[in-house]
Amino acid sequence: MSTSEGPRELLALMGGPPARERADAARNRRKVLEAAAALFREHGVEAVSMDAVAARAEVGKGTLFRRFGDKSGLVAALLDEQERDLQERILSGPPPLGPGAGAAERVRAFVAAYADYLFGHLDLLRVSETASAGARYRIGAYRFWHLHLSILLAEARPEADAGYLAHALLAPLAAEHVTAVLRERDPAQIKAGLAGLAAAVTAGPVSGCS
Amino acid sequence: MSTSEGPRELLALMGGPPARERADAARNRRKVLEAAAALFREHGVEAVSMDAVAARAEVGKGTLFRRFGDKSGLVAALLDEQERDLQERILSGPPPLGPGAGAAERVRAFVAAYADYLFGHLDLLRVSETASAGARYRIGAYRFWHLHLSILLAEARPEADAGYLAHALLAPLAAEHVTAVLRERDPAQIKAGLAGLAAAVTAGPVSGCS
DNA sequence: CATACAACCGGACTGTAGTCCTATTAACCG
DNA sequence: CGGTTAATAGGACTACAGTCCGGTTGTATG
Repeated sequence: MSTSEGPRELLALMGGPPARERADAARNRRKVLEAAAALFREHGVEAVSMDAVAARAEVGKGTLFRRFGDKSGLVAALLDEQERDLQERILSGPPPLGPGAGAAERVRAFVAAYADYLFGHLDLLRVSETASAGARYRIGAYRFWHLHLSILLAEARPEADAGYLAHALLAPLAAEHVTAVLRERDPAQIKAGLAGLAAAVTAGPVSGCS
Repeated sequence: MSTSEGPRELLALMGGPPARERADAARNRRKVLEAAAALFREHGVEAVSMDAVAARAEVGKGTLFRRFGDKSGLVAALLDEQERDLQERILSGPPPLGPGAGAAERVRAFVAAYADYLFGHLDLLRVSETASAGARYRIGAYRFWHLHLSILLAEARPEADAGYLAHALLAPLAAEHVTAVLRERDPAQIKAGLAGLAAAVTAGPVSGCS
C-alpha cells in the first residue's frame, strides 16, 4: 500500500518509534508498554497509577517518565499503532475515507471513522487527552486530524476559515465530550448527530442555493 | 427586571448560595472566596494550591474541601456571580440575546456573548472545567447553556437532534479548546469562526432552498 | 436558661504525579 | 579489544489533591 497520495505534511505527523534507540532502552520500552497494557486491561485505565506500571514493568519511575513524559504520553504510545492504521486509511485507503471522493464526502467519512475509533478506545483516549493540561492539542495525532480536515474544508468551503472549522469539528470528538454525551445518548445517536454537524459545516449556511 | 419570560427549568439551574448556612460557615465561605480571589489575582489560577488558599483564608483544609468539593468547585463559586449575570441577560435581557428575537439569531447572539465571557475569564474557566474529570458537564451552568441552546435549536431546526447539536456547539466553547486555538488565532478570528459555525448549524445543510 | 443534637472545624494522614541526582551501561573510535 | 563519552537507569525526594476523624461551636427544644 503506497502512501504517496497523501500530502507530505501529513506523513511527517505520523510519528512512530524513535529513530535510534539503545538496546536496553528498547527492551524497557517494550516491557513498559506490555505492563501498561496488561494493567489497563485488568483494572481500567484510570485506576492504574504510574507507580504500578513501573513496578509491574520492573523499571524505575525515572525511566518511565523520561521515556513517556507523563501518563498521557504513555497512553498515546499504546494508541499509536491503531492511530496509524486510521491515518494510513486516510492517506491511501479506498474512498470515501481515502483520496478519490469529494471533499465534503471525505469530511463526513472521516468523522464517522474517527467516531468508531473513539468508541473503540474511549478510556485510553480520555486519559491520553486529559492527563495533562492541553495534552490533546499537543500530540502529533491531533495535528494530523486537524491538517487533514483543514485541507478538505478549504476545498469544500473556500470562503470560510477552514482551519478554525477543522478545530470546531474536532471539538465534539474530544473523548471527554463524547463520554459526557454518552450519558444521555447511545453511540448511534452520537454518530448521527456528528454526521448532521459535518453536513452542516461542509455545506455552509447558504450552500445549495446558488 | 423580571425573569418571568424564561422557562422555569432554566431558572432552576441558576444555582446561588446555600439556603440556610450557619453563621461561622458563612464567615468562612466569604474568607475563602476572598483569599482565593486575591491569590489568583497575584499568582495566576493554576499556580495556586488549595493549601495556599486554606492558609491565606486561615481555614483548615477539611473546611475548604467540604464546602467546595475540589478546586473546580471553588473556582466555579468564584465565577458564579458573573455567570448569573449572563444567564439573566439571556432570560430577560434585551434581544437578540434575550427573548424577542428569532431562534437562529438568538443562537448566534449567545455564542458571541459566551465567547466574550470566555475571553474575559479564560483562566478561571479552564481550571473550573478541567480540575476534575468531567467537571465541565456536571456543573449547573453547563446544563443551563445546553438547555437554552437546545430550546432554540429545536425551534430553528425541528428535524434535527437539537440536544446533540447544542452539545456540539458548546464543545468548541470549552475553555481548553479555546486556549489551544488561541495559540494560532486571535479572539476576533475565533469569534468570527464561531459565528460561521453557529450560522451553519442553525441554517442546516439544506436550508434557504425550500 | 440548660441541654441535646447536628453541623462544622481543622489538621494529621494517605496516595499519586512528577523531579532530580548518581552510578551504570551502551555505543563509538582508535 | 580497551578507553572515552553521552545517554540511560532507578530510586529517593518534593509538592499537591483529597480524605478522615476527634474536638468544638452554633442552633433548636423543653
